[in-house]
Amino acid sequence: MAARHEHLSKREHQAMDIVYRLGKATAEEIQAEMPDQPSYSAVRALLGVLAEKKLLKYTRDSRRYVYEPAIAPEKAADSALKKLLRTFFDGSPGKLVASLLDKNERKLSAEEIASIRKLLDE
Amino acid sequence: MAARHEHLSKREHQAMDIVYRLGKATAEEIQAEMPDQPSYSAVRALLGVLAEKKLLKYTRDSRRYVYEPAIAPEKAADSALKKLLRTFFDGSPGKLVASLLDKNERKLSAEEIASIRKLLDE
DNA sequence: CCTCATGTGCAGTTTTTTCAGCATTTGGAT
DNA sequence: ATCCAAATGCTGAAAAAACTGCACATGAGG
Repeated sequence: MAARHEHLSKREHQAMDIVYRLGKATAEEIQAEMPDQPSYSAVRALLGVLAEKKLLKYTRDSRRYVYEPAIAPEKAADSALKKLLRTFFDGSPGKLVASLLDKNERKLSAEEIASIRKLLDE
Repeated sequence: MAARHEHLSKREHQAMDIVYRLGKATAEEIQAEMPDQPSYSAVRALLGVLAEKKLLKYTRDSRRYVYEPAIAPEKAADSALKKLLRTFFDGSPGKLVASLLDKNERKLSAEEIASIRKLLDE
C-alpha cells in the first residue's frame, strides 16, 4: 500500500497533476506547464523529492530524465474522484453527474451522452 | 473578482475541504476533522488566514465563530470538477462518468441511476 | 578526438507555513 | 452582579517548502 494520504505541498501537487495530465514529461516540460514558472533548478529539486517519495519514477532518455507517475493513473483518478465526491457531493455519484451535466450541458457532445447512456444500461 | 487561482497551502486546503464538506463548522469541529490534529491555536490561526483571504466567512454564534465557505459550494465544486476532468480524464466528462460507474457500480442505487437518466434526457 | 550545449548533483539561503502560549474578552450560570 | 469556563487576538518562533547558483558530468556533432 503506497502512500495513503501523503500530503503534498502546493508545488508538489502541481507537478503531479502535470505529470498525470501529460503521462510523462521532462523537467523542462513540467517547468513550462507550471504557474509562476520557477527556475529549472527548482523544478528538478521538486521532482527529486517526488521521486524520493515514490510518487514519480523516471527513466533516462539518453541524456535526460523522463518522469512518470509511479502510481497508476486509474488508481490516482479513482482516489481523487472519491475525495471530490466526499467533499462536495455528499458521497453521491448521482449528484456529481448532475452537476457535470448541468454545467457542461452545451459542451457535451452527442457522442458523449450516448456513451454515458450505454454505460448506464449495464 | 474573487481569488482567482489563490494557491492554498496544505493545511489551508485541508481546512477548506472540511468546511465544504460540513457546510459550516466551528474551529473545534474543524480541528477534530484534521489529520495529524494540530493544536486549537494553530487551527484558529489558519482559519484567520483563510478569512483574511476571503475564502471563509464567519458569524458569531453567541460566544464562538462559525465558519462557512465564502464561495458558493457549487462554484467550488464545479471548479474542482473541471480540474479533475483536465488532469485525469482528458477533459472528457464521458470518461469520468465511465470511471465513476465502473468503480461504484454496486453503490449506485436504482434511484441514482434513474435520476441520471432523467438528466441526460434534457 | 575535442568542444560545446545541455542536463545533473549538491549545498545553502530565503520565504512561507505551521504552530504554541498567554493575556484578554465574552456569555451564561449561580 | 459576580464568577468561571470557553473562545478570541496577538506575538514570536520552529519547521517545511521553495528557490537559486554553480561546479561537474555527459552525450551529440564537427
